[in-house]
Amino acid sequence: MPAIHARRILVTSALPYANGHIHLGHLVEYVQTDIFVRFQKLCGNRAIYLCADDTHGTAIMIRAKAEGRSEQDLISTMRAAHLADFAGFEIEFDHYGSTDSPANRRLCGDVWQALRDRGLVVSRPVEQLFDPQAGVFLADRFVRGGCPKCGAADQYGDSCEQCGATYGPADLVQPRSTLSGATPEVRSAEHLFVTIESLHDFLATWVRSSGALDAPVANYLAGHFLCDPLRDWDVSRPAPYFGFEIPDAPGHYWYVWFDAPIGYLAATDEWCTKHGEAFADWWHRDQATAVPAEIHHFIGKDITYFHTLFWPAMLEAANLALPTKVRIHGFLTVDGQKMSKSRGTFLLARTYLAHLDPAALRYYYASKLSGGIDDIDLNLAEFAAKVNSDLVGKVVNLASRTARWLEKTGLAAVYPDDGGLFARAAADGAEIAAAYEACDFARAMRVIMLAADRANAYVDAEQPWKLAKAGPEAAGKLQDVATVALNLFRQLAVYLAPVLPKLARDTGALVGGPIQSWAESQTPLCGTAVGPFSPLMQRVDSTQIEALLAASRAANEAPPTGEPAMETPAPSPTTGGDSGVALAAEPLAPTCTIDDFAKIDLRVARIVAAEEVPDAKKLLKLTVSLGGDTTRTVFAGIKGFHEPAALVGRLVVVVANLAPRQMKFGSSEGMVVAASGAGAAGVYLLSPDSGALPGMRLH
RNA sequence: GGGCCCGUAGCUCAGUGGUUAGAGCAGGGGACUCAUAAUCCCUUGGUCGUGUGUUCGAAUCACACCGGGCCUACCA
Repeated sequence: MPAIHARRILVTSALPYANGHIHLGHLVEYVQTDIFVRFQKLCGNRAIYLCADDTHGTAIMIRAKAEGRSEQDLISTMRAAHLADFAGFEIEFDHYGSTDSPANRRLCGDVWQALRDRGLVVSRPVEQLFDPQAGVFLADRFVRGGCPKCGAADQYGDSCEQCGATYGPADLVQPRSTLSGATPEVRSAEHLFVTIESLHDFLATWVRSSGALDAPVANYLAGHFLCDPLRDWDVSRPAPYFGFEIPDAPGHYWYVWFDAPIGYLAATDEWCTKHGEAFADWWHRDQATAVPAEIHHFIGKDITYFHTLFWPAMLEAANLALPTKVRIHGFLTVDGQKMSKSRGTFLLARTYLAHLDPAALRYYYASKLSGGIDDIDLNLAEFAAKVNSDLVGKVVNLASRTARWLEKTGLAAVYPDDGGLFARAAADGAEIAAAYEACDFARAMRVIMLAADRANAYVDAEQPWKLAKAGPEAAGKLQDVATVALNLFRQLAVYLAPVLPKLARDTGALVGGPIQSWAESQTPLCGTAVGPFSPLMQRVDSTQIEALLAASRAANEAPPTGEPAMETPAPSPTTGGDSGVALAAEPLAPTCTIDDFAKIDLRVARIVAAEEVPDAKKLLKLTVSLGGDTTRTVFAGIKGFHEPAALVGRLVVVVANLAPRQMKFGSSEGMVVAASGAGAAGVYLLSPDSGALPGMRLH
């Protein structure tokens, strides 16, 4: 039950687009927001976490058409997938809406009418490329052609990736539509614009002095946009377009970026209806509530101006409440580089969940997020080390090493003298809370881990294992020591509850009941029963990471439903569009019978060791496991193409019944299957899909 | 082209004018054995990107340069 004067905090994350699955980059934001919301709730504040699918726009329309189904069908499928991914990562929305909802249509109309009433909407023609075959206007990214500056082929319609030149899509040499391949033509159409320059003074003041924006962002806006007259914002698209038709402009639709932020309002409205609350108490400026609502938007830095210029302008025009805080985060890189499909580092949420614990990623992100707009890097080796060291080695270990001594007796009736450890960590609570509030989760995690270090040192100094062996006369002391340790552990679990909800639940089940309040970190428990201990978290194993990367690579090489063909040159559907060089260089072997094939026993195997062979130019010495105790030593001609260390743990395919062959460096007891040949230099090991186990035969 | 951000130990980062620059991880040595090869103690390691300034004093302020990243509204 929230306190009377509890803060009322409306929190949003940016709406994920219904054209793609959730990946680990998206999750930086959702995890960050979820931690913030859970922290507020734990503190007794009234926080609601709202989000929705962003469903409109050309990309959705085109994709639905390509897949031969309705837009509604496409977006409802994607919505289910998004919700499953979020649930898997314990992202707990209070409401998850859709921009394609009746509430959103109505609210778009309201905001639109307000803009009209204030005379902020104007109309004028816009010249744009049109695909005569597909019958749609083409956004820049749907047009490709030669760069007008440097002549590089196959560039997007807005800028050249080779020379960096920027230009308009009409400037391209031999432009073509990526939708149909047709040559686009320039056509004129009426567009509706919002003249946000009329709100220039308001925006300049809001940006500078509302407190919603950090100084670097305010400076960026002041120096980049507010120093000149603001250009009119094009908010309509002519038919055909998937979205809401503008009531007073038939044949014209609101641009997706107009209705997307209004999705925040619609989600609020739907949540209010569900919970008997008043929309006005959250978004109107004159609220009848004792405490005014705060509005916190969490976004990525790429959509800054939408949320700091256009969005406040719309809210101002509609006389709605303005954001209290816009929290802007950076992008995610993986091992220091942009996520890459070919490297297998384009990691989807669902792929991650198939191999690793979501809590591990939540903690890792928390330890990296400091509230700024810097990019954060997912370093996979560090990820494993940090999770294992901090969570398993330090935090969970506290319970793991002491809980069992309390199973029969429960916690001591009186909290023992712990040398001030619990009080000290309780005092840390203020700093930890302040760090959570500021979204400086990295600082919070640092302080928490220092407390965990002190707790482990305490256990070491008290040596409870000796007390356990000392007999009945030491039983009281043993109970005291374990009581301290378990209380220190539970205190950490409270502090970590916003980040690790499952650990908090499991801790509550072990001792003391569900963790419901931040205040539980301030008072130790006494005389409470202690449940049977079971491992609270598993270590991250490097083979899991290898399997994740392998599965990711496989998923990206053969997309099951096909990512939309707009982002990459579309291969021909009949041949895949691949070159025939490799096949020509090594023609197919003579036909063999199924019996011939059956003689070759191909098995899945795991590489358990890989080492350089001194003096060998091409060979690596591999030890592969076929499961159980069966291993084979194989000399594979892959040196130079694979780092031995990176091979360990990965699954490969081996010819398991190949006659052993005596080589200069030893006997080779099989063959690791790999692709090679003309058309590409290199040797490419085969990996099975995730789920395959060493010893499985290929049929 | 213009603008912004970053550059501190092998790695990830803390530290925004004031004592011999810190933490975690990794590395080295030791202890312990309750615990998921977990834990504890000790320890190696830094011309704080380079240079020039401002100052009694600079990792911290200014300028320049080098290196990395990002942004540049009808792009999601």
